[in-house]
Parts: sequence; C-alpha cells; structure tokens
Amino acid sequence: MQHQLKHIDIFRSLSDEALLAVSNHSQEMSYPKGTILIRADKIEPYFYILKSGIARAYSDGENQQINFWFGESGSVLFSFNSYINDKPGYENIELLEDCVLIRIRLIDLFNLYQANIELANWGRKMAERELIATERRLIDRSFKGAAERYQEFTDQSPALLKRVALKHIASYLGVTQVTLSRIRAGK
Amino acid sequence: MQHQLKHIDIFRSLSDEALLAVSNHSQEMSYPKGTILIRADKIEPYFYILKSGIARAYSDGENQQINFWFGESGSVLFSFNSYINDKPGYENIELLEDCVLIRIRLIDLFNLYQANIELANWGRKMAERELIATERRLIDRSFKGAAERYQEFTDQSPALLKRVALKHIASYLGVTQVTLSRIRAGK
DNA sequence: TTCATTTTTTAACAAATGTAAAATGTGAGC
DNA sequence: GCTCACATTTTACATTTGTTAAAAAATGAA
Repeated sequence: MQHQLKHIDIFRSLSDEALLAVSNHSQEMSYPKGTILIRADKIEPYFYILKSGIARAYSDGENQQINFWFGESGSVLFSFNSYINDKPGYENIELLEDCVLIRIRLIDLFNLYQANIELANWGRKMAERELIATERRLIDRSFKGAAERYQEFTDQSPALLKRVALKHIASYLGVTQVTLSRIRAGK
Repeated sequence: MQHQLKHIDIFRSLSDEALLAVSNHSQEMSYPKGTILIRADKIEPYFYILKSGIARAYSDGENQQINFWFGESGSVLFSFNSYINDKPGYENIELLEDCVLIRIRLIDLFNLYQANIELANWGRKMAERELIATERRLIDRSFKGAAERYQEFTDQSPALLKRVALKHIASYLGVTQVTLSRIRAGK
C-alpha cells in the first residue's frame, strides 16, 4: 500500500527508494481514544509513528502510575525493551485521543536495517535524538525546580497542556498533582 | 595501527572486516587523572572508548555542578551535542583516574556509518542501549526514593562507589551531599 | 438540563530534602 | 609526625514536597 509517508516529518530525509521500502512494509491504522496500544510485560511486535492525535507512556508502580513520555504528531511509539532487547517492556502506551498511526512490524524494520544502509542510519539518528532529549530531561530534574520545569513545559508544549490531564503532566514533571496545583496557583 | 579492538566488549559483535575499518581510523591514547577530556561549549571532534580508568560527565549551572554520568572500562565517551547535532555540548568529561582510551574522529566515524552497514547498525544499537539506560534512570527518579537509588547504585556499581568522590555520586543520584550523608548514616 | 463521575484545587499536617556553617576525617607532601 | 587542602559528616534550621482527606470545579452521558 502506497500511503503518503513522505509528508511525515520523521521520514523527510529519506530517499524515494528508502521511503518505498518502508512503505511496502507499513500500514496506516486508526484507533479510538482510550486504546492501550502497548502493554507492559508483553513483547510488542510493532513500531508505530503517530500521524495524528496524542499518546502517553506510563509505568505502573505499587502505589502510583508514572507518566514519563508524551507523543504528538510525528512521534515514534514503541516498547523500548521489545525494540532493543526483544523482551517485555515496562511501559504502557495509551492513546489520549483518536489517533491515526503508521505501523511496521519490528521484524520487518530490523530486516530493513540490515538490508538498507540509509535506513540503518535513519534508525541510528532516531535513537540518538531520543537519547539526547531524554538525557536533557534527566539533567533538568537536578538543575531546575518543579516550577521552572512546569514553565518550560507550558512554553514548549502548549498543545499538550490543553489536551492532557494535569495529573499526567504532574508525573511527567516528576511531582505530585498537589504540587503541580500549588505551582499553577503561584504559591 | 592495528591495536586490539576485538577484546573490547563493545566491539565484540563486529566482524573482522568491520573491526579493521574502525582500527584503521582509531588511535590509542593515554591521559592522566584530572584531564578534562571534553569541554562544554566546544565542538568535540572525537569519539572515545574507555579501555581503562573511570570518567565522569558533568554540567555546570549557576550555583552547582551536576554529575549525570559515569564511565568505566568499555564505556563510550562523546559530547552528545557534538555527535548528534554538530554543535557545542553541555557536558564536560573529566578523567577521574589515569585512563587509556581509543579515539576516532567523528568525521571518520560518520563516514564509516555511511559506508558500512554493519557499523551503521552497531552505532544504532549503541545509541539504543544508552537510550534505554537513560530512560530507566529518569523513571527511577520518580518511582524510587533517594535511599533506594543509592542502594541500587552500590549494588550495581560497587567499583565506582570506592573510586569516586561521594559528592559526585550525590549529584548523580539527584540529591545533595548532605542528603547522601544522611542516607549513608541510615538516618 | 441534571446527575454521576472524574479532575483539580485547597487545607492541614508530616516527611524529605535543602542550606549554611562547623566539626571531623583523609591523604599528599614536607 | 605535621600541615595544608580537600572531602565528608554533623547540626540546626528553612523550605519544598508529599500525604491524606475533603471541597470545589469541570466533564460527559442520559
């Protein structure tokens, strides 16, 4: 199926040939709001790219649920541990709105990585981009107070602020919902 | 120069051919304890692999210095922002002991990535491993208390505990040195 | 609308962590 | 051993954040 991958930002750097290779192994899917797309403790066989809608990744603890990631249009969605270690993961991914996604089987993606050097480097850069963003968040937790982290979130992701429940934003920022309420009240 | 890359863990998966290609562009270097190998705000032209010794990466803030990474034998050292974005970085890397390192110019490494699909996938997996480790640390900051994070550090990195100043371990764990002292005292 | 459910805020108190300064420990070099 | 410089611990107090519970506000379905 030849769907329009080339208009998706993450594929913009790819040649027509590489794009066709991906296209041949991918499908466009629609899921309703509330779908748990990826479940912790299961090996997730697909890699997804979000075309529209928003999603969150969270991990369940004994007393709490930690939301550690948000995805918007253009984000890549996958179970880290399935993708990297072929093992069940620690993250659940929930669609917070009706979503349209491109999906590709991990086994097909890995075959493409082995066969096409352009795609192998595309996958490398994707991991590198995620890595630098994640490390910055980790460092910011030490350097910046919760109020400052909230301010940056509102500056950088105003769309998420409007569309995502504050309880999820609170745990994304590393604080409780009560603390986030206090920050928002300016106290 | 044909030095013994194949005995370094991170290269273990590579074929002799790929190993030779890396070897042809890499050099073994020795630096004394205290060397600032990589400086923030400068583009760092080399990628390093630590053969022996230990190192730390830190970022300078207004009032504090945050240590966010430790490297042991087998670790890869590079300026994230130089490597990924070709821009000056935010991290300094200091050698905490006399170190032996393998270095390769980023430009050579990137050329290898473009020319050799095995190395492109090696670089991809390296970024993926770092990514999953970094994300777990971020999630652990929300799930686990400082005492538990310290306990895990001592369990997983007993060598670092002995060889690294506690003030660096404190900021690695995301607490002040006073808090770490309290945790160690069991109070 | 109205009702039920969920989300968000507020309050009171407890616990954890930070700050600053002093005391103690440690190791290198004389 | 002594001294200096630096690392670590301790103390006292301030601040932030967490916990629990309840109230208020927002949301969505009938």
